[in-house]
Amino acid sequence: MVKLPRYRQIAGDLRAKIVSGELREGDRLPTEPQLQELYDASRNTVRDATALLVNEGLVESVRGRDGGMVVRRRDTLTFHAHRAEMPAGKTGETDAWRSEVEQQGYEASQEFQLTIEALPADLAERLHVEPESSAVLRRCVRSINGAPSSVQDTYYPMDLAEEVRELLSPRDIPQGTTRLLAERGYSQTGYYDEYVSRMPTPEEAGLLALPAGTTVLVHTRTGYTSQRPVRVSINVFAGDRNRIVSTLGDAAVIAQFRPEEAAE
Amino acid sequence: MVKLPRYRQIAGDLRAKIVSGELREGDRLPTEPQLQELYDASRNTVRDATALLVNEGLVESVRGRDGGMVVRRRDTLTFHAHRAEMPAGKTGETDAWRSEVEQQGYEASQEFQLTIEALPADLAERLHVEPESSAVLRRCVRSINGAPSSVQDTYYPMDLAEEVRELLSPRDIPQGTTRLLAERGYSQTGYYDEYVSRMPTPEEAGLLALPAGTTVLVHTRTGYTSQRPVRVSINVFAGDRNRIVSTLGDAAVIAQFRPEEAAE
DNA sequence: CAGTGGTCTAGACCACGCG
DNA sequence: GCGTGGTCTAGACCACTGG
Repeated sequence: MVKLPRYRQIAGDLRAKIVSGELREGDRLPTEPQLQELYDASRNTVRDATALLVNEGLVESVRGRDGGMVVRRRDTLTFHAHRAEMPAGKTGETDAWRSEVEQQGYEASQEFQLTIEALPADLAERLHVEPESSAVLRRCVRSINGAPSSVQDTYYPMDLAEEVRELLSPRDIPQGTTRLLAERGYSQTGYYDEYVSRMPTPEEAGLLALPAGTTVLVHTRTGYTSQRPVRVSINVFAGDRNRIVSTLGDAAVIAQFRPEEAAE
Repeated sequence: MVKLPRYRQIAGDLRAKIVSGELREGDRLPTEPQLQELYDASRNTVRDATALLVNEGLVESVRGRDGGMVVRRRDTLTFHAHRAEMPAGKTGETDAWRSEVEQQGYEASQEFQLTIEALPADLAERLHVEPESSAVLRRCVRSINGAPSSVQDTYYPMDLAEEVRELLSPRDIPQGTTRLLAERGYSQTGYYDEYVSRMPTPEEAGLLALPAGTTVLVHTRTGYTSQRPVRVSINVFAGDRNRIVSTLGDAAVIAQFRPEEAAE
């Protein structure tokens, strides 16, 4: 057996109390002076221990007099990748998101922003256009119960936006962009989905108000008509608060065993 | 503008040099004494700065005389969720994984392990059996170029394993379990996929040899025959080194614009 | 105000791994 | 051996927030 440094022993001890349920979500860890006393260690050593737990996403510090290190909550929202933009979908992707959130008992809100950007190489490749081409970026910061939860960046090639000029409107498009495009002859029939997990950039951490130790789940969807790629959507989710689900194949059996999937 | 603490300024400075390309993958940051000199700060302060970058997954410490803080590499392996176990698939899931890895120019290896477990509540729900029921757990630790890259845990309900007894073999099943089950009348026709991003547990960090600041991408797949769920597979990927892709709808268009998808 | 964690310093000794 | 980062101590002052 290897000898662990003291701060890791302390962290392991506290972690065990969390996973065993002795300390529950929302409970406070002992304060730093208490931990120093308990483990006979200096302040920096106990701080190294709690910092480890913070970076593991298990605890979070709360400021102020009655603050402290608090065991983080782990309620996750489920997001259905296949519901948002299926060709035959009855709702636009915006309403799809909102209705999913509200169905799970939360309050949904979002903020739009429109800019014109030069496409970085990786996105240009997905849209099959030259790097540095112009594109319309429609950004949507989505909040749940007032707290930012995910950011969706959708890029449309410039030539498409010039033909479907509503894409240049700096506001939410009521029927949803997917349906709008379908009405103009750009019905999406194929999707290429990518999933990546990583630590947030400082910009993302700011936008989503992520505490340390929170990951992001990035879902990149390229949408195709029968002719060409027409959009790239990048969804950045706060890791611990979101889950993406998707079904493949025979949906009937799945609905039978997972009734909540049958909705809509 | 808010005043940032010194260690965040230092971290921001170094981060900017990394994302701008001034410091490239594999390059070493200045040593701690150099950083103290450069920024006129104490050792602990510069260590706070580098610790931040480590936890962001940007740099990694390398031990020894010529060690130091090194900018991490970001080559990612692509894993196709839809290739592994489609009903009509020509290869078992094991070979599918191996061939994907080798196709991308890496060397693949894996280790099996078989145990009998009592199902925790969340998995029992997916398999539609009572919590604490017995299940066969087939674990596969997958390595790329000798370094562990992902762990796949697949659970089969006990009654199924008693009927298809090869599932109890503590070795790789040559043709793949999916095809084996199909041969015995348990052809999988539906899948329920879940994606989650989070920090690794200490156990996972050990199994996958994850440095600090590395996330995991968890892909949970429940497989159904036309009658019932027959398996739950939990794939835990080292975040920064893996990407999961999947296609939906009209595959022909996608293949046209993403030729690498046409393979197999 | 009092008590929480956040930032910062100065110094000590240890563990690793290349030469 | 020697330079790297890893662990640990003791002490100081600051920022936030509830009572």
